[in-house]
Amino acid sequence: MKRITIADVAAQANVSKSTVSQFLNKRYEYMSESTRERIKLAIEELDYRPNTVARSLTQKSTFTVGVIVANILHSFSTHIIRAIENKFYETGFHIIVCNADDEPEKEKEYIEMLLAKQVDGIIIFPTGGNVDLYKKMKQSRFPLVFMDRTLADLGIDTVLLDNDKAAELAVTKFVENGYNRIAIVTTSIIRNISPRIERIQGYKNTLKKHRLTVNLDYVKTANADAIPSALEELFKLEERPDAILAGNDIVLMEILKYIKKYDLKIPEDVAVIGIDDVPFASFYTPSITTISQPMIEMANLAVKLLMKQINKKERNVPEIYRLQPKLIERESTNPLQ
Amino acid sequence: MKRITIADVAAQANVSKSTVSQFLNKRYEYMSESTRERIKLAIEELDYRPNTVARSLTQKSTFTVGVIVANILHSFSTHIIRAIENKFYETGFHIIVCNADDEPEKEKEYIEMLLAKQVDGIIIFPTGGNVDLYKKMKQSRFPLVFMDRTLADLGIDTVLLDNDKAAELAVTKFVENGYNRIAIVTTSIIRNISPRIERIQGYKNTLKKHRLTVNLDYVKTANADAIPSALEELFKLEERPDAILAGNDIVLMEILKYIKKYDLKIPEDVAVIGIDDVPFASFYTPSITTISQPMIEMANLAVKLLMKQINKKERNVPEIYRLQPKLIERESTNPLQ
DNA sequence: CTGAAAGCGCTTACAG
DNA sequence: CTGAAAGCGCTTACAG
Repeated sequence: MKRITIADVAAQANVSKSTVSQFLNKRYEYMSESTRERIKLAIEELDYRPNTVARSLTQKSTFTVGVIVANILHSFSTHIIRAIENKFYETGFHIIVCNADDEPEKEKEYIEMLLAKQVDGIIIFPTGGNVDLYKKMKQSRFPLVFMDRTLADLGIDTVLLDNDKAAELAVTKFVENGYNRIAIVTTSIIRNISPRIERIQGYKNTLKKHRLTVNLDYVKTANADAIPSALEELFKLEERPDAILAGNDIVLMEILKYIKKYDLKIPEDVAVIGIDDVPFASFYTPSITTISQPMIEMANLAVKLLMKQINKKERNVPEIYRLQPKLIERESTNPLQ
Repeated sequence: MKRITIADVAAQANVSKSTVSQFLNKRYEYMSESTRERIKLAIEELDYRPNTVARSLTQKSTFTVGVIVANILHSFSTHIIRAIENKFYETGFHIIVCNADDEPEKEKEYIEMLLAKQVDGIIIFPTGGNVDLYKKMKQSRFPLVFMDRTLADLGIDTVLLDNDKAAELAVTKFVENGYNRIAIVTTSIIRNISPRIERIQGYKNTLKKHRLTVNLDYVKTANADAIPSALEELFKLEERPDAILAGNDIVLMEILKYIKKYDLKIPEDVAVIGIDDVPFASFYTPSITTISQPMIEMANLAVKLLMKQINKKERNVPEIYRLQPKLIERESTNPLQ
């Protein structure tokens, strides 16, 4: 089919393209009532829809932003994406979602594709593997917000969970309820993925605060597929842990699988807390104590920061925001005996 | 910052824009070795990235497709989106994800935004509320594929689960294992959302096949937030069901919550099967028998159909594909006594 | 109040 | 092998 353009509308309404354009941009002020009516009619009759691509070319704005998540398999990513999409919908922006799959190479390709597509900004859960690119974007003042993960000294607006606090809440709860051989399991920390590092750090600090010794045998990090064998090691220890903090939802699921497989009892054999409030936590048996992230606020804040960068000409001072986690106590951490 | 354009590259390399364009489009054949080298160098030196928006305007292709899901809260939607994204990544296409939130009005806005953005095609989980729009797109030969849901007689390529079969597998399993007061619970069927209708139909047919009476008290449909009270009704029946088929993941979760709340035992008090193989099914206690959808294949097929429409000039004959579900037997349907 | 012209950054015949 | 010109569908000063 032949596409209808602004020229067709102009012809039909017997005005120039300029005038139609003014109409489209709602600058009715200097337009006679009758022209306005004729244009309106013509648009309806022809079922005309302005071509956003052409508009973007002249206006240098696509009203589209990119969102690159490090790994979409985390329910956290999915929820954040949904919340971001929701928020942008209100402002008429579209989002292009990309999944870097934890591969810096893929992340790089996506960033370049998005830049080529002239998106107005990017929210990114950085893999951490493209520091030069991040720097270049920052330097060229391209609107950019980091989510979930931070990289030292880049000076980029960043929205994070207070990970230290998240670990502290969990460890404190374990201690209060009588557990003292507390382990932490996270996915891999190669490339120094900040939330994992910070959660481990928070875990150690809190143990010390409670005058418990930090036993490095109780700290496990491994790729998702190696979690089962990490757990194996953990449970083969002389003094096996009586409580495990799962660094994220994927780890939690692996722990629950392991526990079911070996027919262990929660919390009698081992207590469990998961960071990320997974949907099944409340009706699992036993229900699982979790640390929840304020995902909606995190998403809204990221959108707000990005929009500020998009709309402002002046340089804004980048900040790092750490939002507060919340402990949701359930049965998996019931007090000992 | 000033953006680098093809003109800058041309100047730097001392050739015309046309030649640079040829280079960009990898038409090296009629280009001297030396020009090629110079252009390559100039592009690197300037860190030039072609502006996709401008290219799209001339080529009338944005290499972007839209995906509108009816409701992103279903894990099925998320998985399909991921698989679709993956597949398109291979071909260099981007996807714009939209969530209609089960609101036809929102779906309509998204369709119009996507068309204005000149996407090359749309994959849509139709709410069913915009038949006229679907028809118009089809009539204008706009590449369009339906997923998950079908609308009678529209003649649009559609990828579905064999829902009848899904219900049959579940009901048959219940019957084989000795259950005979079998209920089905789905989310709302206003607007005749096809998979729900078909699953209920399959349920009824299979009961009849096994010479069991169809008791309409055992068929419940309600919005997500009304599921608890629907379950209430179900369990207050004189003859309360001894098995429940959950129409999707959301319903399954509500059922499990209800069961936990009233301290019922699965499968002793009630057996359960869920359509959609939720991630926690395997390590829930008891593990949950599910009907899984071949999500990757469904996504790949949808992408293939859309790409065929995008690439072909000739009219293709639209077809409806029904892919086969699979029953994954676990503990929640253990044979009676 | 309205229109002609230039321009956004590419691509695509066409000419040489 | 390479370049000048027109065109994609808009918007934006500017003139009248």
